[in-house]
Amino acid sequence: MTDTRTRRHANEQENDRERERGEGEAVVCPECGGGLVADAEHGETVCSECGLVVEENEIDPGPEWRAFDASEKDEKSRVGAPTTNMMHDKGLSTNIGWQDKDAYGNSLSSRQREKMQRLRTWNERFRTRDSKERNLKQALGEIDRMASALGLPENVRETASVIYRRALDENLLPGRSIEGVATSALYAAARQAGTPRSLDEIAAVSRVEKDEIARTYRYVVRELSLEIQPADPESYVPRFVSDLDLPDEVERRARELLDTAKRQGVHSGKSPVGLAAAAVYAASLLANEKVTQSAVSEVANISEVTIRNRYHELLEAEEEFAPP
DNA sequence: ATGGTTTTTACTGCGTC
DNA sequence: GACGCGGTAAAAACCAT
Repeated sequence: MTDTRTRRHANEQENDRERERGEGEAVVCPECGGGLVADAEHGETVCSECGLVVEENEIDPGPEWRAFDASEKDEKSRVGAPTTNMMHDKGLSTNIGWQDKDAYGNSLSSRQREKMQRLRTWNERFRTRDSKERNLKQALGEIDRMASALGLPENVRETASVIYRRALDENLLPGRSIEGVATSALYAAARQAGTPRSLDEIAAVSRVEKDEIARTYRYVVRELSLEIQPADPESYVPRFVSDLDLPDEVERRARELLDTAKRQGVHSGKSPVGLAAAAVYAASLLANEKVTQSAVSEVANISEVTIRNRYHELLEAEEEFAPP
C-alpha cells in the first residue's frame, strides 16, 4: 500500500503548476518559475528571476513623481488617495466634504448648508444602496477585524478582499453566509501569502463554525480555481519560535530539519503544523534549549503525541541524509 | 457510505530533580 | 511526588473514492 496521500499531494501540485499558466492570478513566472513582484512605480508585474514583464499598464496608484516643493507637488501629484481593494468601492466614490465651505473656502449661507446636508445624506444612501455594495462593506469589515485579530499583514487583507470580490462577482454568495465566505477568503489569502493560519486559529476569531468554513473554503477554491499549495511547514516556524522565546539558532535548525525531511519526502500527507511544531522541538533539543513538548504543543495547538511521532521521523531523516 | 490514514485522547511506566 | 518524556491502544477526524 503506497501512501495514497503522497500521491494526492504530488498530483495536486502538478495541477496547480498547470493552472498557473492559464489564469491571470499566477504568482509564479510562466517562463522560469521564479516569483513575481509588483513594480508599482512602473505599473508592471515583473519576475524576480528572469525579469519577464508579465502584466503592464496597470494603474499606478502612487504619486506621479518626486516633488521638491509645495508648488511642484500640486502640479505633479494625482488627485485623491491611492485606490485600495480594502474599501468596498476601492475608494473611488464621491464624497461630499463636511466643511460647509465652497470651492474657494468661503462659508455657505444657511440655505446652502441645508442643501448640502441633504445632498450628503442622499449621496451616502446611493453609495451603499446596491446590495452587492452593502454586502462588500460588511464582508470587508469582517475580514479586517479577523485579520487584525490574527496579526495578519495588510497585503493578506488586500488579497482576501480580492478573493471575496471575485466570489461576489461569480455569484458564489447565494446560499452561503457572508461571514463564511469572508472567513474563507481570509483563510485562502493567508495561505497564498505564505503566512498561513490553521483552520482552528481562523475559526477562533470567526463568527462561523469550523465545519462551515472548511466547506465554504473548498467550494470557493474550486469555483475560483485558486491555486493553493499545501501549506509549507516552514512558514509556521518563525511564529512558534518567537511565541516560545527561542533564539534564532533554533529557527535555523528547524528549517534545516524540515528541508532535509522534504527532500526525503517524509512530509507528505502529514499535517504541516505538526511537522513545524516537531521541527521546533527537535531543533531546540539540538541547540540545548530547554522547551517542553507540552509548551510546543500549546503554541502550535497540536497534541504532544504528534510532536513525538514527527520529531523522531525528522531526526531519522536527518541522520540518513547527512551521517557524519 | 467506505476504507485507509493521520491525529487525538487517555492511560501507563520510567527516570530525574 | 511532580514533572518531562516515551509508548500504546482505541476513538475520532480527515480525505479521496
